[in-house]
Amino acid sequence: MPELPEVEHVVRALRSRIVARQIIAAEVRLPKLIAPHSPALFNRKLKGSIITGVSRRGKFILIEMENDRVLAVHLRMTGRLIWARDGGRESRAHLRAEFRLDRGKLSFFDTRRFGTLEWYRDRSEAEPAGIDPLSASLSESVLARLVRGSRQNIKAWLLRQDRLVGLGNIYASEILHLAGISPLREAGSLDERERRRLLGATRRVLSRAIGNSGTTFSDFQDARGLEGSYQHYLRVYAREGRPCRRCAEPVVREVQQQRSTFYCPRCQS
DNA sequence: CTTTCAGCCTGGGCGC
DNA sequence: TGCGCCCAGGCTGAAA
Repeated sequence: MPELPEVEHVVRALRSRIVARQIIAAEVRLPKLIAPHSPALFNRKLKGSIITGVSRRGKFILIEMENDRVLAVHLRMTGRLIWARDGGRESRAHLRAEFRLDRGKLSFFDTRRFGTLEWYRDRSEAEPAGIDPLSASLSESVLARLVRGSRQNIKAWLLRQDRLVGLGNIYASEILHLAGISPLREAGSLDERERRRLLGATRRVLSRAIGNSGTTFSDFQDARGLEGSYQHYLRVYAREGRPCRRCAEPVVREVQQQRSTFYCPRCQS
């Protein structure tokens, strides 16, 4: 479920709670998560480590250790990474891994089991291929180079993690609406003005979403400080048939690459 | 190289 | 109440 803003929110919440904590034990209940290694080996590698930082690379949550090793967590669709001081009211039905710390514990829940855990020997292995859209190094000219020649539709292009990192299905639709660009356009066909609008809209949408702790659909999330409020500001996503918030034209839903795209056929061209 | 698409999983909601 | 379908904030690997 999470995209860049939700992952950022999780990272900030964890940072204040688990930095400087020591891992007492790591219990992996879903061996597939760390295959081909065994849960026992994984525990031996991790136990005793002091956590020195928590950061985000695209949609990956990086938990950094004092010896430069990194535990990378990807939540995919339904993953949740939650710190709790004590036992926890959370059902353990979908608990996939648990890290007992010297204070509290870190639990990884994942209903659909798409989430991943990776163990890197150092930070450089955790660098993604794509550019973070919030980084200063992404300029209009860099974006121009990235989209050049691409015949992919811009909606699908925004979801690729090897160009930009962090965008997902909700924010791709929201960004294109704010930029006034049709999701059906070929990425390589955008002119300079459109690329500027796209870049500006990307930053504005992501920043606002982060400022609102991300987007939460009520039936998806648990409480515990992980609820965002950006769902109140969505302009097209999941609003098929309802009026565009800018021009009142009904919002259209269209399937691209097997995923729903929402857009206003009047405002976006 | 680029792009598409089935597959990975589970559960909620809807129509019949 | 039950059944079958559709849908879901992600990504990969094989195929075209």
